[in-house]
Amino acid sequence: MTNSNRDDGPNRRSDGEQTHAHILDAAMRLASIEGLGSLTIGRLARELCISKSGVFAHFRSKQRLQEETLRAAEEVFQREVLRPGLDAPEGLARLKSLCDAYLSYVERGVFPGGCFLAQVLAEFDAQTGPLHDAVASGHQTWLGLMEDQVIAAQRRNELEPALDPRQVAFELWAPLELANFLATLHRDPTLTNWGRAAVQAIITRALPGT
Amino acid sequence: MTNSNRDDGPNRRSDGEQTHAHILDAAMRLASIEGLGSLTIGRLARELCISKSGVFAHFRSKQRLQEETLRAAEEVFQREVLRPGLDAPEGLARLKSLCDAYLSYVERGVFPGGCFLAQVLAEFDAQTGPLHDAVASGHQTWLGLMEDQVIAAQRRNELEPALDPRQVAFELWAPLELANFLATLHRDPTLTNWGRAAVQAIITRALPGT
DNA sequence: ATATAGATAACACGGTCGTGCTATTTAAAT
DNA sequence: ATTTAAATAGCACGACCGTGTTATCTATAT
Repeated sequence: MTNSNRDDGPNRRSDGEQTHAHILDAAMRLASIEGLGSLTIGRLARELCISKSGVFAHFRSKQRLQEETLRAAEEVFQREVLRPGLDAPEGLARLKSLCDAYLSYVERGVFPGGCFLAQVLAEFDAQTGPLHDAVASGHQTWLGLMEDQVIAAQRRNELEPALDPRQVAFELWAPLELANFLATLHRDPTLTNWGRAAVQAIITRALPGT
Repeated sequence: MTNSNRDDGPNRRSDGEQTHAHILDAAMRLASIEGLGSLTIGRLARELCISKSGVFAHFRSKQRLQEETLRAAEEVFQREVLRPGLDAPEGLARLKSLCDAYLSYVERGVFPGGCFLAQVLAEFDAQTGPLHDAVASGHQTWLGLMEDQVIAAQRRNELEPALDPRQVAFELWAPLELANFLATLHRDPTLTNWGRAAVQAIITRALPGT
């Protein structure tokens, strides 16, 4: 094995994969600020000192560039929010951990334009097409994950069992998202503390025995 | 006075004002779905069967078109949310009334792409320029208005006085905004009921004597 | 009746867009 | 050493962009 490729594929050169990743990196940075819709092949090329065709060849259409960028951003979300959040033990602890992980991810400015998922949610909620659908299903996953933790916490009697888990998940997600927007709007990462306080209040109210 | 113009200005014809309004109407419709950034003079012209120059002459730059569209949308928000919301007597009643007015405005589909303010908040939160600033100040007004009602309610002992009014306003706003996005994303106006339940829960928890 | 000025159209300009087609370079497979 | 194919550049095309300039039409002021 003299090269760095996967064993199964006859990859002749590895430059391509690297460039591909660099393009997606820049695309995520740009799109988190200005939206996936205003991504531009020419602009990415200029930014990366690659020819337009060099960029284009990696995706063969703008649509696929947008889709791959969204997919890459979802992987970042997985890595920066879900993975650390899911480290905590199942139940209430994991629920809180997920909220903290989200707020931390906003504070750290993982994307320069704030949470990518929130960005594309607002951008494509009223449109139709594959991007809308991808956003919708991505969101379902995230909300479902929160809901699962609420259910688990109820089963362990850490949260009031009479509450609708989906409703609780919704109420927790809302301040996270608004905190993301406000922190980005006012360029003040500490504004996420409003979200933190809100999450705390909601959980306190949802403790067993109300 | 044989014409229908204002007394002070020597407006020769009134067609212009009407066209201007029609253009802004279409611009709000389009921008609520696809964003202010993808507004296009040519597209508006096509949509309204007017020449490109005919549209352009009304604004003299794309920037001003965007600014006027945002301003027009804020007036719609004022008319459809603030005015009806402020009809209720000051205090807790008015606070609830504002939340209801917002959710109703989302349900009625006043803008085909959901709440315009939420749309532009997400679109311009991470950008710089006059549009960002206009969005930021518009938001401050709305949040400040909610906060004022919380303060008034506390003064009348309808809400727990120990709570931070701004924090309560934030917690109320969050589910409204998320409800807007979800209802739009899933094309289901009844999803606003999650927001309604959340508002109810937050207010219940904020009643005096906790 | 004529002059004025607002509303709109026609057209042109340079720029960028997405997307093809055709090289050229170069690392790996043979 | 030769072949092969991946990675990238160069160039061209038509479409649309924002924005000017100029002309036409028409309701009002005089």
